[in-house]
Amino acid sequence: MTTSEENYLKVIYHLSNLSPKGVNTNAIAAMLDTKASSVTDMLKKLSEKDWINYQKYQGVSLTDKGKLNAKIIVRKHRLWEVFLVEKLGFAWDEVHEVAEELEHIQSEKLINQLDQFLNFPSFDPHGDPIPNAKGEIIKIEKQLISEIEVGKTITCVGVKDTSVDFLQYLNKQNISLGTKMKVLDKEPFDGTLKIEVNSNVLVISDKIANNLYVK
Amino acid sequence: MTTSEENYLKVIYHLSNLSPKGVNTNAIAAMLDTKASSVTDMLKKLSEKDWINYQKYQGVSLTDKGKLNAKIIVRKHRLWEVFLVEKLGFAWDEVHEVAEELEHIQSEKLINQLDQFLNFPSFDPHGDPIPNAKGEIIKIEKQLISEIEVGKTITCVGVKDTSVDFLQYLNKQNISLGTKMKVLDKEPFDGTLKIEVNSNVLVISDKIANNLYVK
DNA sequence: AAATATTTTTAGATTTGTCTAAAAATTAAT
DNA sequence: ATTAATTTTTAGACAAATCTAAAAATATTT
Repeated sequence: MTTSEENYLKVIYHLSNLSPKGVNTNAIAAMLDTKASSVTDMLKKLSEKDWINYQKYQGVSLTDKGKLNAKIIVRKHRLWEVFLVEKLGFAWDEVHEVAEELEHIQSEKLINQLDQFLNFPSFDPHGDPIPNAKGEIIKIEKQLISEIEVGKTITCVGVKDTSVDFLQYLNKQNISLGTKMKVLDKEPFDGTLKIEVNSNVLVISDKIANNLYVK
Repeated sequence: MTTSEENYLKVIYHLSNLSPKGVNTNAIAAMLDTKASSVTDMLKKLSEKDWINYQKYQGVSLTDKGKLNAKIIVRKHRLWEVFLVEKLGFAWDEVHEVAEELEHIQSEKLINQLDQFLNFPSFDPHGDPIPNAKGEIIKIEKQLISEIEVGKTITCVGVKDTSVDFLQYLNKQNISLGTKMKVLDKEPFDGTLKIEVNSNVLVISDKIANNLYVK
């Protein structure tokens, strides 16, 4: 499996969770920062290898084989992220790029030994669950903080957007996995939230509120 | 720098130590398991980037810039080998392939944090010295066991050949870094050695004797 | 249901790294 | 010092992954 093929599988996997009825060519192109025509070329190749179900103009979904491959790549990505943070002292906003490279290293032994070395972690530094060696992955009950009703106290369990900008914003506000928060007020007009964090009151936009997972 | 370019630089670096007057196209091709014509193509590219001194038909040598790049790759390779053995429980004959992939990961922070995490090791699991972040590398006094005179007691400090076959042969004979040995007898006709290892007498061929470094 | 807009695919070109086969240069042998 | 052998380079082709531009299919509007 080439690096390029792996990147396509991973993106299709992530997009499938959002649009289960079939992933669009353009959506894949946007995620991979490439052109729709390039995506079409690759979809044909992935289809021939039986990793995706593909019919012209109809969008794609992963086959069982493709889904397993994708999960193994996600597993590798997330385990490396744990390694970078826990063992090498990286911050959670520094790991993504490097993990994008490390996830393509081909060695089953490497990844299973790494898993053991890290003590079989269940979540990566962004709160995302790590598939096990068989590709099994915990489905966590979590909600966007934008969906929480006023007055509830909740805990940060993850982020939807993992961009450097967003993660650094959270750092600045002292919000990380496990941080306790209380929803004080919600503005119906634009979705702005007023929340209590670390004994301070913080106002967050709907964009922030739609990318922060809580429980 | 592409993976392919990195592999060429590394091979030229290793070959330069053996033939300091200039590395041959065919030698590079043999090491990389490719064709001489492909090597010529790449040499032109490396030369344009000022990483090698290249004149048609005259063999190549590394420029200072090229040598530094090569040493950084060697540094990465050897640090990863230490990681695999010390932290993930790999055997010394299992690490080479995986390190060949890991050495191409591009992140200065990653490699320097890894260095620190491993406690700034000086040698890799095969006894080869690890360049520091500036590319400085310890020159170790070592000899092939074939050059040792009869009666001397010596210690294994490294291997020349790092192939799985050779390393597994050494495993079988219980020879590893630090193993003490005594040269009991040398056969002038074919260079066969009789040595004492772990209180046993062992006969080794000249091929073995020419790939085992001692001090 | 036409007309328009959007999405997706095709056709053909480009880049990187490789290859084969033939030509040129260098080295070795007589 | 020729001839022969070896090494190296050139010329032209190929596969993978990408691109642009145009065509085809689908979706949306009016």
